[in-house]
Amino acid sequence: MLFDIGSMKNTIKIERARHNMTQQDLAEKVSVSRQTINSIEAGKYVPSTVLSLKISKVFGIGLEEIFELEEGD
Amino acid sequence: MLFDIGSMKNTIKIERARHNMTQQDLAEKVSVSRQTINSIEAGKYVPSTVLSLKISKVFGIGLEEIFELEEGD
DNA sequence: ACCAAATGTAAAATAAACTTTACTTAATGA
DNA sequence: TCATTAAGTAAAGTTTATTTTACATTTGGT
Repeated sequence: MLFDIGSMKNTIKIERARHNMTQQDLAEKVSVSRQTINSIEAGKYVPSTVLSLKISKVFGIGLEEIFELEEGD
Repeated sequence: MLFDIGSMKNTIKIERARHNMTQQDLAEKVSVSRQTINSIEAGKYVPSTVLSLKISKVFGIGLEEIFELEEGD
């Protein structure tokens, strides 16, 4: 079942748009690779809590405004 | 450098006390092993965002009230 | 002191996050 | 149309999270 971990969704792409930020930009600010950001946006895997905290810090909003559990869990 | 990831701290132990909940109890509610809870409390590793979200849901408070980045990041 | 429950810890195994390299496709502007 | 930048994707490799089993230590009650 490649490409559907389910269990969580996020609005990183939207926040990037809102902040006019490229995947690369964000990746650099939180010290991960661009592919890591891409894969998280694509829902390929769940980021660590540290990474999520860093990302929401960059966007200046609460973590739960970006990352949300999906129904079921 | 076993046993110091730095980068994040949490107050799970305190919240458990507040809710009169054992590591086992919490583990069951979020569907992980007791050792996973123990290790996270001990700062041995960083939980996934899904797990952190589940834990804060159990305690009924915001994720950032439990998990906090440490200085440096 | 004894018993039971809760916690701490540790090693080995597995799964999942994350990196690196690299190639492709889409979008934009000169 | 050409060049550039951003985005999508994928495979292989490394690191870190999580499980399982198992045992030691602490704590609380009787």
